[in-house]
Amino acid sequence: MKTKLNQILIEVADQLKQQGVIPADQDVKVQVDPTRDKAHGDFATNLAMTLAKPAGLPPRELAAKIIALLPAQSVITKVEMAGPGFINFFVDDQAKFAVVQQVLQQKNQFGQNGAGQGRSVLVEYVSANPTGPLHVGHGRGAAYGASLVNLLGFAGFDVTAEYYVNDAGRQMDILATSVWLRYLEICGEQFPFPSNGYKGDYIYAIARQLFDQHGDALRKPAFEVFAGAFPDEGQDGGDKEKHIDALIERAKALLGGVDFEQVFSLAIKDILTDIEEDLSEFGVKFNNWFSERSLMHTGVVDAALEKLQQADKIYEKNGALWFRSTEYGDEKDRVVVRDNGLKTYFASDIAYHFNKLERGYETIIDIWGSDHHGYIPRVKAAMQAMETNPDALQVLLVQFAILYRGGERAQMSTRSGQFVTLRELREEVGTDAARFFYVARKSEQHMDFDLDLAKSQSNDNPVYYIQYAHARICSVLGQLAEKGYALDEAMGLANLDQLSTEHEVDLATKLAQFPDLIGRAALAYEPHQIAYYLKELAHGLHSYYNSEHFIVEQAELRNARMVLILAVQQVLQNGLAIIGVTAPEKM
RNA sequence: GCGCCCGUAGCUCAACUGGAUAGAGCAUCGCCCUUCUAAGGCGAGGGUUACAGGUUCGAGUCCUGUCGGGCGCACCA
Repeated sequence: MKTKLNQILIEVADQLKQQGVIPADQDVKVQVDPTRDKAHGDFATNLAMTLAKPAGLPPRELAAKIIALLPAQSVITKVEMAGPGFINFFVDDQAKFAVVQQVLQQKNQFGQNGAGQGRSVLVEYVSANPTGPLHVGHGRGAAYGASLVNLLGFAGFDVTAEYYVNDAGRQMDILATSVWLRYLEICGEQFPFPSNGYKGDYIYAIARQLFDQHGDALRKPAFEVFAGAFPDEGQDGGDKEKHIDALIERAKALLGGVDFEQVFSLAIKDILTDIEEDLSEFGVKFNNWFSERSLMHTGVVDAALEKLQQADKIYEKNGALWFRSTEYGDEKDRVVVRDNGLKTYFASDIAYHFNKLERGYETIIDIWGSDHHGYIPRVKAAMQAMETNPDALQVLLVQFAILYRGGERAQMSTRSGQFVTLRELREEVGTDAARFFYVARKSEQHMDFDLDLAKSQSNDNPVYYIQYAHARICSVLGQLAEKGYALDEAMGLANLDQLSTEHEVDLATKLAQFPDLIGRAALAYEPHQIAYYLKELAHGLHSYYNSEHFIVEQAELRNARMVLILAVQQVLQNGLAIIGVTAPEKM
């Protein structure tokens, strides 16, 4: 309907050009919007207002000309001029119910929208370092990313979801060393645990596995491990960073490359398995788990650096190699190879983003925590220097969820082991409520997450409102049989003209908006729009339920009402599937 | 100090991307279960959209400045 009006108005604008009312070279942007207020009809256009100036006419006068040029349309019952120059269109109520048949035909495909035009998109999200379990901070990115992936797919994009595994670098060495130290404790060694090591309980669990597999074989005396190591923080002249680096070095030396690698692999495998399981239970799944180490080992990073070097975008200073990112608007140049010969995370990231485009994706979307925003210019700079289009990269920032517990801000730190895990959250408030809570907010909106409230008010969570609407419909359909009726879809569809109440018209109108909503939400990367839409649709259903009895004696009306609520049920399912929430049949 | 994000009802958030009288939920106060699930419905109160200018037919939305909050500004990842 909306697109049809759009076309008609474009034709009208052409006629206005021919008549010389507006300049022939005038750029016309036709905009048709569903109205907010029913008194304004079903759709409205501001065309007369935007063209008033080039036409040199008052908006209302131009609106009158436009209305005069409109061809007669059977489904449009009324066209009127309103306010400062809006043109309002009133759609015939009966025509609105056509959507019911569409929904029942297209089923779980209703709402699919060609907005994506089959463009291939790679969405990379979560990508938390595998140094510990996911915490509630990761939850938002996970829920947002997964919903976005579903939404883009539904809107006709060819989507791939990827998790970038940062399995290289110093943090991983710290992890492996932490595990090994806990293992030594299990073996019976005694020593002060480094203040910069990972202290969470999960480290013990991995260490225990290590012990079960290897017994004492990897044990070294504590005094050897700590011999000559730089003092830890809190000691005279101590430094926690230098201390842990020294311990890493000792661990590698004492264990040897092969055994250290064993500890390393066990730790990372264990944590990644846990993360994958955790996410999967949260309804978050990935097509690829892309390893940073694989980039290193296959020489992709070196190749990327070489390419930059040949383009003269790299220079040496103070023993390190620097990328000239300032040439592309970054604040300062960035190190890609440190003076100790190790490549930085940024170096892998250059290679990684280049690799993403090489794999043929037209658009690559990175979902990052807002604390990484300062990182965007350098990645875009690298893409330019690699002679790829920096606009192919869309970085979507997700603001932090600020956690409150008992009215106090709860601080999170993976290192200290004090955090609320995503798993704990799911157990406390449930996966559905958690998914909904996260995704019902605009991603760039700062968000307060009161854990006590989430827990105590879990029954007040709006997600249940939507699920309840779905369960209610299922319940009504169940009642049909109990009352000795059979559902007759064909009769219902043939008698849609029996539907006439305001609630019925409203529901049909709402259903018809779904496909358009999908396209708009997808192009704006805003899955929260789906959540709000579903709330409104559920509200329509609940109102209807309270004002009208569905299971009536008269068969035509009864079946017409049944197909209407069947359509609502279907759209609730389709919408909930996008935001990763289940549609229960009973509550 | 510089940069990015944000500021909307008592609280948590929307506002179709510049449209008409800024809307929901929670909380507060009234009603509605002998009828398909009351985890629901109907209604009331609650707003100078942080503040001050500007742009235009029209601003919560765009531009400038001020105030307030979050986050960055590494040879960490």
